[in-house]
Amino acid sequence: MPTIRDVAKQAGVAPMTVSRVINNSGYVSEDTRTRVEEAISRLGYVPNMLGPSLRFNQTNTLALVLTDITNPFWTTVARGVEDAAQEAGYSVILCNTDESEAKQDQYLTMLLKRRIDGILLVPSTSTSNVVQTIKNQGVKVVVLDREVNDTEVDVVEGDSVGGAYQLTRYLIELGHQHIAILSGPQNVSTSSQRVAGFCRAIEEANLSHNTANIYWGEFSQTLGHEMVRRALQSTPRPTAFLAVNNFIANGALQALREMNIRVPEDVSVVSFDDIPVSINPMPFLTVAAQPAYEMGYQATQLLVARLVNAGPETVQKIILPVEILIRQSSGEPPQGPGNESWNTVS
Amino acid sequence: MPTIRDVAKQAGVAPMTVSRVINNSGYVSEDTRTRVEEAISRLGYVPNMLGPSLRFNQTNTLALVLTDITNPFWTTVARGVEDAAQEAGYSVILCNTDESEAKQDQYLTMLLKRRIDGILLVPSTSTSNVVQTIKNQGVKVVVLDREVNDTEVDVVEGDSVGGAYQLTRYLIELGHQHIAILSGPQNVSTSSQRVAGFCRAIEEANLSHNTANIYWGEFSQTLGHEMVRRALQSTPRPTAFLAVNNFIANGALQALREMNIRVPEDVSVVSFDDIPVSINPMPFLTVAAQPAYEMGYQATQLLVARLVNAGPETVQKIILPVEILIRQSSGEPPQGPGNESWNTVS
DNA sequence: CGGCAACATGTTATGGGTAACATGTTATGC
DNA sequence: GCATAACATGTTACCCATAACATGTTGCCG
Repeated sequence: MPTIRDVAKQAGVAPMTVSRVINNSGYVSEDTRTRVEEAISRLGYVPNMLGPSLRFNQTNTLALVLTDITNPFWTTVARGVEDAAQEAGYSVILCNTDESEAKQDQYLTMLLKRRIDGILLVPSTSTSNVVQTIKNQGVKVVVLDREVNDTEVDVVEGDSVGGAYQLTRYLIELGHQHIAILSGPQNVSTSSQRVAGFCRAIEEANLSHNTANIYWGEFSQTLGHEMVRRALQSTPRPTAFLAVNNFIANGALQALREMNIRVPEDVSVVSFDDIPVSINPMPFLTVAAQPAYEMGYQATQLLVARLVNAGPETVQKIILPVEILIRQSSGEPPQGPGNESWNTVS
Repeated sequence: MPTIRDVAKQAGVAPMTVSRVINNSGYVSEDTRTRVEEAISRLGYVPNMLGPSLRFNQTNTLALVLTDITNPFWTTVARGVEDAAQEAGYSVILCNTDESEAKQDQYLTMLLKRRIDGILLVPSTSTSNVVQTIKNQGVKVVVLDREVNDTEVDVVEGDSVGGAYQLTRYLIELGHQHIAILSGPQNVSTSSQRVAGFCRAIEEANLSHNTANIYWGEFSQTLGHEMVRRALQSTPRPTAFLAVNNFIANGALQALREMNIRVPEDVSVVSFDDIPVSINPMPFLTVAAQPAYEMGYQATQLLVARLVNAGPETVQKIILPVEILIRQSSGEPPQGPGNESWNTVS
């Protein structure tokens, strides 16, 4: 593999002159430039970024640390990140933590060893001090989707409280009196904030505010499935479910189907996170859609701004609005006991 | 940011001794080890990989160059890549080419400058010489999903010919006589191979083998939509469509819905690529499902093997079997002219 | 025509870790 | 008790590109 010295020798100049040609910096005569360019293409020379990276401690690399790229929400976020990074001249290293703090820490130390310039972090819990650890190493961070305690850090997230509030109000206006929320882990801000939005709507409507209607679980299909089964055994039985993310919603739908409970005739299901129509051309779920691409894109732009010491001076907390999309999974609650034929089925 | 020299000074040893402690190599006395470890944690020292990377020209980084991470098929592949890479101690840089050769080339030169160790490449066309260019720079490549001309290179792909053949046979056995294939670009091997499998099944069944039933387009919803509309204007009108990927299938379904053509009563639609049930809990399409995760995982394992000069000695061409999943989007063709009420609708 | 700006090219030092080599010490075997 | 192995630590050189500085040349203005 040829180096800048090989090119220099070929062209009969000093390495520095080759560098000037490559980077279009300083003065180079037309004649020299041509000779150098010829040498470059003859040798098939490709500059080695590692040299300057080591020297100036700048890798032009970002990391995107998220829970699972397989979830279409994160996929879309990732695409936004990648596009913004690419435009700014950065590469993106992808890391899936699967919500595990251990995996997250493992990735993080690896990333620090690589001297990446910045991290877009979806923290696996809100309670850890990851962010501080990263910042101590002089690496810039923007937190995505979730808030963390204690630390002054830029955050870009969807409007969890507002989204949950709106979804719940919508269900209440349809006439639902018994609504259960199927949530994720208690120590993840999106979970707790969506529960908070839910509670606010419930209280405002003077509905029986029963903590028994709050189910804490995981952002997974399995837990969605399980939580619905548990919820259906409570009295009064819920006539509507608010799933806190798409995986939970799917688990819920699956459980309901298994029990021959019709959606939306028997129960309504609403959820956070939309699936792009390119993936699901016949969307069924009523959802609070977060602007996933925008989240990734804006967070990355903010991070890049921090890296070049531009951007706003104060710590940013950007809350992007969600959009309520009403579809077929929600409707009025069943009237009277006659319609509850499915009671016996489960 | 402290360096190994700072740690060495703190611990009163030479940098080399610190290095030995960190890498658990060579002899270090228990006493010295303790002192060094204390110094490391006191200073919060994190080794800088860039040094050795530069020295030994080894970055422990792979690149995954694909068309669009937003497509669940590629998402799943990416997850397989990431998992295998992580296990082997490599990081993955993600690049979306959007099927554009220009974008691909742009990413590729950037990756070469970074001196990544290997590339998992989904080439945007089968006809270019990208692979040769990469190999000339001493970077190992494994090609994913698509074949390239001219070059000796490892490939991991799904069984396109077989999958298309099986899907077509299935349609023929249902009684369909007029089947159209909605394909991608002609210069992408998955497109052409799936058309080839389709043709073989058609010829074997002695059906009228009409090139008019082959539609070349793009792997996009838009083109799927367009190709269906065109196909429905031909005579004899097709009663079944084979979409060559999931985006095309979605576009097709959308077009049919707009024209009030029922699936599968009026026409059948089958497709390549399955959507994970975690995303779509109520799958509708009959598909040839490729083992996307396995593709990514195996390709990465092969690439890693090449990097450590292990693995098979000959160039590998690994063709993974596809699985035909019969669902609700396919059925027998409508009987007689009476059922073709939708003729007038369009 | 002297002096300064603009042009053109070159030299040196730097960044961080570690392979390869060198040196010294302690234990082991005969 | 001496040679040798095992243990323990240190020194030097290297990877590659480029900022900072140095040197030399040409052209232009007064």
